[in-house]
Amino acid sequence: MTPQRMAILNYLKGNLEHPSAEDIYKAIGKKFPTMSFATVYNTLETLKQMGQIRELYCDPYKKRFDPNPNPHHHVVCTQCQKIVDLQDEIRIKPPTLTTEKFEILGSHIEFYGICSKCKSKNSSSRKEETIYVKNRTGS
Amino acid sequence: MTPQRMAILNYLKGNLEHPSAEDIYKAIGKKFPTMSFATVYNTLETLKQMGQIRELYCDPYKKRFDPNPNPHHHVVCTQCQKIVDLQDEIRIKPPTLTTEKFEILGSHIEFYGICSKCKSKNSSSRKEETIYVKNRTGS
DNA sequence: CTGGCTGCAAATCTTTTGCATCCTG
DNA sequence: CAGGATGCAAAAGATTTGCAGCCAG
Repeated sequence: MTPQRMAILNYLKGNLEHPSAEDIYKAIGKKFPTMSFATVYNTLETLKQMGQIRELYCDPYKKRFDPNPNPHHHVVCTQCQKIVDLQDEIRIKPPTLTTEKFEILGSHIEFYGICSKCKSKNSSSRKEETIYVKNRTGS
Repeated sequence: MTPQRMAILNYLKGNLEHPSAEDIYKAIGKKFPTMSFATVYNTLETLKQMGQIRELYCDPYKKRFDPNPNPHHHVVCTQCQKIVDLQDEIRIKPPTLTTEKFEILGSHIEFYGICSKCKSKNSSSRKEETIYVKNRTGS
């Protein structure tokens, strides 16, 4: 456990934003200005292997990281890519695969929709054409 | 509807592999050797807008495309990224969001696990360390 | 002629890798 | 000293964009 790892883990733990690698890099960079992207990715990979964090794929633009490794589901805003944890216990039974035999190891439900912030943004840009946001660096 | 679009749509329709843009590019390239990646992405975007296909994010390495726009769920092999449709009707009720108010528009369940092919591959490489495959170009 | 579609190349963004260096024990 | 962790720069992979040319209406 190096200081950098502590910093990343601390940043993640309790964080509900499901940050991307870039978010983490930027946030930690304030405390460790010399830290490199490679270290962030290395550390995230290590933490993932250790089962401390989970990688999420529900943001089409980048991978996101969830500090809660326990199984739970998510709601995703398809406009701003905000990801919110679901505390609901949703019980689903494994699928009946007839042709394919999979060893099922887990499951993940993602609900998608529009968050309240984006919805109000939408209505404020009245009749204008919805702008298709492409550049996502700003996250 | 240009020939290129027809070709892409034809390739997708009935395809159960959930191909990536690259898969599509390569496959169509046999019939349209001059077609460019840009056209593939353009077309896929257009088809998506038209509601003819769906974009899947459950492959961590690249986006995958599903010719079936009707709501259904998937099983994903975490080793080879094979994606299989689920025909099971799974009814889940929308989550109870207390703090966040989302307008829920849909949901997607992904089961993940190991497909039979990968499982037999695993056992054949007996006690050896599992190789962590990084280069995914070959898909 | 106009607008949309194509093809090509270049750019962008995210993620990974190689390698030299640095610590820790 | 050895092994793992770091930092940096470069590479790789996926996707997007700019722009000129083409084609159908």
